[in-house]
Amino acid sequence: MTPALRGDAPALRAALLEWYDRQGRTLPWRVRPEDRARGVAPDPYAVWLSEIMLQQTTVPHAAPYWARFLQLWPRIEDLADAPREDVMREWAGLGYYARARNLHACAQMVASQLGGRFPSDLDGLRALPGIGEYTANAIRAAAFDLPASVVDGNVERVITRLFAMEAPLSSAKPAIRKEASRLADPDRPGDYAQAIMDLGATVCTPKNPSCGTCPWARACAARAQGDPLRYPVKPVRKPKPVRHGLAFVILRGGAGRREVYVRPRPDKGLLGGMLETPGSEWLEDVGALPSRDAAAPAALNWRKASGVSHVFTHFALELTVYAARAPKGWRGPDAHGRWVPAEPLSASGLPSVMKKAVRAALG
DNA sequence: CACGCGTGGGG
DNA sequence: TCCCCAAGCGT
Repeated sequence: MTPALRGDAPALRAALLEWYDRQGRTLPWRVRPEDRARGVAPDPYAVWLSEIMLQQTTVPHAAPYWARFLQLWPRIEDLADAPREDVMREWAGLGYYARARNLHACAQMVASQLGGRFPSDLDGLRALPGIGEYTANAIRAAAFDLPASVVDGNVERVITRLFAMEAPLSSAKPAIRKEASRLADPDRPGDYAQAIMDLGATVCTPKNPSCGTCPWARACAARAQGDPLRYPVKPVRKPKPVRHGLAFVILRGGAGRREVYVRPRPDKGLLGGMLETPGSEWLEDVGALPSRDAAAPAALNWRKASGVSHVFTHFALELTVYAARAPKGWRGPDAHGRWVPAEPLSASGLPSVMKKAVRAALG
């Protein structure tokens, strides 16, 4: 009975869309079904912006950034014309900074080569920087309401549970794509795509799925087995190495209007294109670290501040922080650097790990 | 194709 | 405290 239901794509579509019409989330970048039915069309620029920000990022974290970007740059031409430095500053704190570099490059391509309009075809979307398989389909569905099959982490979880896919996630992907595309609704592609992601985000959650309220519960193989948490089958994760480094925070100005000396990081790699306080290399071998005075950007009256811990995707970082006041009238250690606000720290445009170092130096 | 790439919140 | 994780992309 359930296997038959699992194969009944029209029934599953209908159940999911009915659930979405009642229980789907209202999000600022989303056009709800009733509005779409009234002819309200999404702004592809706003949809694209939300999709880039939501890559590996939670809705509560991304939402204020989305509103801020649209306020600063209401049209894609505005974003394209903005200095990249401004874009990176506004992205600070969202993480995965390649997204911001690609975002700006994409805006410039769309503005200058495509007349300011996003393509609605998969190949055209995929050709733009920062837009991969998932995002191309998501934009096609949510912004243009054209047939598409979105497969993100939510959909992988929903599908592997619905079919109790035993294969490790990496090798299950072709089967997931196949089933996801078979289920996708040709009549309401935009609503369906957002519905299946909402289902994963609010019902078929990683930890405590609400199977009691799931429109697909009767069809779900994992539910029938009584162990939805078993899926998807994830690979064993490697332990994170710990790296160590020194950070040097140079402050100038009086209380309430203090500034900190920073310099740009190289365009590629970790925190690429973002600002940093001067520092040593980050090494696993503490013994290989340079001494304070060998690593310091200038011979100042350094004071040891409290340490900083920060966790990146693939390693943890322990920073020893040194603070100093800039000599009066001093421009800084070198010509590449600048001074940005340390108070309020939110105005600094620094990535989070650097904000932590500055906060340690201020405290 | 496995890996590099951030961050803050929740259990 | 610690571990897991959240709407992936580029190489």
